Amino acid sequence: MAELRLTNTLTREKEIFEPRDPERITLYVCGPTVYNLAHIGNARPVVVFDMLYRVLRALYPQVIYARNITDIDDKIIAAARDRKEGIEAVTQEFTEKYREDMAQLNTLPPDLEPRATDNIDPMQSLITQLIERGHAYAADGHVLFDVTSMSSYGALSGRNLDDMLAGARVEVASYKRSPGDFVLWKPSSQDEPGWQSPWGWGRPGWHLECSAMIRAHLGDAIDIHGGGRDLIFPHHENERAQSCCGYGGDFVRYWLHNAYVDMDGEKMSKSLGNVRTVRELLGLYAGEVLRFALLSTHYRSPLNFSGELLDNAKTALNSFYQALRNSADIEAEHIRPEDTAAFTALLDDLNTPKAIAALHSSCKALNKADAKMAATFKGELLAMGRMMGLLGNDPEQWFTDSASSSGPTAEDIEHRLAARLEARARKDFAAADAVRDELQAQGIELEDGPEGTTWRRL
RNA sequence: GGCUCGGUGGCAGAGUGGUAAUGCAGCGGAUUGCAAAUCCGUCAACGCCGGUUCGAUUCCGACCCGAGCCUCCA
Repeated sequence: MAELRLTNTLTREKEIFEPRDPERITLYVCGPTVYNLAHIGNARPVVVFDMLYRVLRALYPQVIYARNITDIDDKIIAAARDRKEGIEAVTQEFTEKYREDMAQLNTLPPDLEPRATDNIDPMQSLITQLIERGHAYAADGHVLFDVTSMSSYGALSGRNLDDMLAGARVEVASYKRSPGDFVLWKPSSQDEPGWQSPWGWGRPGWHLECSAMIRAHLGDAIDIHGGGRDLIFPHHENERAQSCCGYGGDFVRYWLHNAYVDMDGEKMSKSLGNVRTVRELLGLYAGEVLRFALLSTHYRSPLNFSGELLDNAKTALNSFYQALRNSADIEAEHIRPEDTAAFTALLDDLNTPKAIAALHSSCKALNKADAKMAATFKGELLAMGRMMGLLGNDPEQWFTDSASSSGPTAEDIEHRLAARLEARARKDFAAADAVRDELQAQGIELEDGPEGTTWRRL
């Protein structure tokens, strides 16, 4: 079988992927905290790990992909307070919107989507276990993980406790034994959401849910755990500490992390006011354009998001769909995605730019091919597109649907094209060109081909 | 301060111990009534300085520059 290679954050090396059980692959990706709309940076890991999910499904009979919904968190509590609603109203609204937005990016839904609030019991038993094993302690209404109790704490993020102490720049809460200790359970006031526990009315710490839910839904240990680079520390480091110390074992074999999305060369942040939500961008560009843009850089490199990036993505997709449109009457040969150059590229640590190059190569071959070879190249192009979650739209629709509601209707355009056709037949090119210029001004581009005139929205 | 990652043509972006993918843009041509789309051709790059080597963009070291993380931010 073809070998999949992945860069493991834990070892900092590209390794051959060897599953625990080839019959059952387990993948867990950190999902959203549902208190606002997902921005384009939130979408990157979703698209990247969707790509991985698709590759894994092509290689193995069963892949279980879990992505959590964090529906209890201080930011959620704050948002609910602002809106004078319960947290359920907030989390339900943004969970739904998140699912809708991610579906627009043509990402497959995960097999499991566990919610933190449905898993309070497993979290509490994990805390109990950690306390019993001497890795956690209760203090001042909190339960804290004792980082000094784990010799390999810091292994994932490549730090040690001394470094962290040296770099500490935040005042340490008085109830912590050592500054690196982190919260497993925190007290809630009476008007805050909470649950009864052996340590009083309270709520779980952030890292806890992933450890508990992985155990509850996937098992003691999983193959791959993914997320954004920023999660390496503290989130994944702490998750690893909780699971390794609470349950024993390796917990995760391969840790994968994607780099950030920057906006026009700057970090995306609320204070800079350059946060772009997926929903907002979907009003301007097709979801497939956003997906393509997110895949155009290797996942471990920073991606600079800009209008130019999106325009390039759109241009590239246009050329693919153009080739498909031009070969509409040719029946594509059936080709297995696993047999394509794009798949080979993806096996090498998800080399999506290289896979895209393969797309271009087949597209060009299709454009040049005679009728017989065209079937093969078209099949190739479509197979690779299928593999990558691209090119699934109808080519005709791709060019004639509009992302916005402005612009002339299809009927209107066809009507004017008929008039232009007549003018051309009369060799009245001035009149014909006038129609074309007028449509061009309204964002419609015409193409006169041997079999008539086609049009597309720009 | 500690830790981590990166610097490839005008732009985007792969990759390699030995002629440096691909796309966009540019230029020339074919095609077209003119365009568009497509095709053909073409220009152009490995931050800096040492080291290892027959040979370094690729490995090692220093330097310069940029990015990220350092307790709840994807």
